[in-house]
Amino acid sequence: MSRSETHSKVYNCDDCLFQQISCQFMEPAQFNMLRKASAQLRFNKGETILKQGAQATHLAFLQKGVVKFQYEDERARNLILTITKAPALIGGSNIFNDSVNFFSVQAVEECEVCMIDMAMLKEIAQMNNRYLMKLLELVTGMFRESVINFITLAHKQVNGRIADVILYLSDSVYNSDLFTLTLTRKELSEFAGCSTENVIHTLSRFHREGILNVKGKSIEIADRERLQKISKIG
Amino acid sequence: MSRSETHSKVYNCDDCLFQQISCQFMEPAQFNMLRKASAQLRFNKGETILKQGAQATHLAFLQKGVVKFQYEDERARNLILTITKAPALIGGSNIFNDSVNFFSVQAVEECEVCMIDMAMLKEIAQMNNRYLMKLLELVTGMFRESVINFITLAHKQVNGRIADVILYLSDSVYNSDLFTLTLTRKELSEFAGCSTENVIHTLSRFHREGILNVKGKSIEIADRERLQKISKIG
DNA sequence: CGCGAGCTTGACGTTGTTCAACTAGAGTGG
DNA sequence: CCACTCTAGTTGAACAACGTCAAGCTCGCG
Repeated sequence: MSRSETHSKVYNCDDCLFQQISCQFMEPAQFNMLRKASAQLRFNKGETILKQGAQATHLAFLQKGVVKFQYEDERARNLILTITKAPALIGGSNIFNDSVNFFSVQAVEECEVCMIDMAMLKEIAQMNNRYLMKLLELVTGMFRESVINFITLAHKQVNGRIADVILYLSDSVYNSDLFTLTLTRKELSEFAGCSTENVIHTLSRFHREGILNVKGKSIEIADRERLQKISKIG
Repeated sequence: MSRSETHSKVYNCDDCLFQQISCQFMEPAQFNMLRKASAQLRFNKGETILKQGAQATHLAFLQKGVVKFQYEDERARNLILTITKAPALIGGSNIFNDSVNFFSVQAVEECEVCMIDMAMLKEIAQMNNRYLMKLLELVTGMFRESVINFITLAHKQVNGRIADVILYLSDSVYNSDLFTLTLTRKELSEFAGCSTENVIHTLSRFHREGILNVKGKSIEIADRERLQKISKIG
């Protein structure tokens, strides 16, 4: 453990990817202004980083951890739009649009997040087109991910959706065939758009058939080929 | 009928909303360059304006008509992301992202479309931040619409989805409680994410219950309140 | 007149949700 | 140290929703 990790400010700003990217487009002095208007925070599992319906005063740069984007409908049912791991720029769908957050972002494991003042960032970006373009590029990937996820939801049945969710988590979040979920079964069901029981039934079927090794929160992909096939045929 | 409508170029560029907006941000001379690099086209029902997977060389400004955004998956099943009427700037999700169209745009009734050269527009926008911001604002609304549509898909069952589709068409496309569909039942089913038969069953149930008057392609909302209630409760 | 595309209907089987009962582990207080 | 309770996970059965299939209908067009 390095000394800095015992402090609340785990990451030194000098190592920050957002700073590195930003400084390709502006003078360090200008970035320093931005830095001073920002705050680094730690969120525990379950804590809300950005709240649906609240004023979008900040953009969040996720330094460390995994978050879920979720939408809560009128009947208080949640839908997980997508799940993203650090490093990522989140909540930026509002840069050029509404001033109100369209969805919530919640930590699904302990996260380090830098909250960046939206007004100042917007001001800087408006005078710096190449930077603006870069920000938009960083920020809109999440939309594309969500749309792909929804297309899956609309067309496949639960088998295929669960397969997709597992493959997504393995490939894009945990980057391993063997991982320990920080999500509950309920959250999995909100991601896959089905009931918790259905998630459980499907996972144990996959386990029985030797496609996955499921033991509580630990999941291992035992037969990736078969899993991919299930994902394809829906 | 004005004389100009007998020609292929139905709309005079001087009446064009896109020109009006653009000229708030640039000199007419500059816009003229853009105009010269653009072409006004007419599309019949069913014709493809932008093709999924093709190079995104043009942005399209829809002058007149109604289009659908659709995504074709690996198994050649279509999903309609959203439906939009003129005036609208379409296909711009690529301005700051990929060079390949992520989805297709197809005319669902006769359309007048101005195809704008993407490379030149991008060049101009990169030197003109306020214009860039405006373009992005015009272009990203469609994403939000799609996401809302998908959230509906994931959470409601067919009753609620069909109700949503009808309300959406009435409120946002045809702007009337009585309208004549230019969509087939199959297209409705691709929008609602269910089978054609299910669309038909549900429409005739709504008809029987006095919520809608359905007669072939003609649909009238007879009891908007009840329809909205069905949409809410799913 | 006959053909074909889009539409409609009802029957049937599959899929998925809901419900209720049960288990396991973690935290709490006597 | 052991009840207790609370939450997450699990299982199976009953029921509702939905897709598929098969058949027939309607309307426009050659």
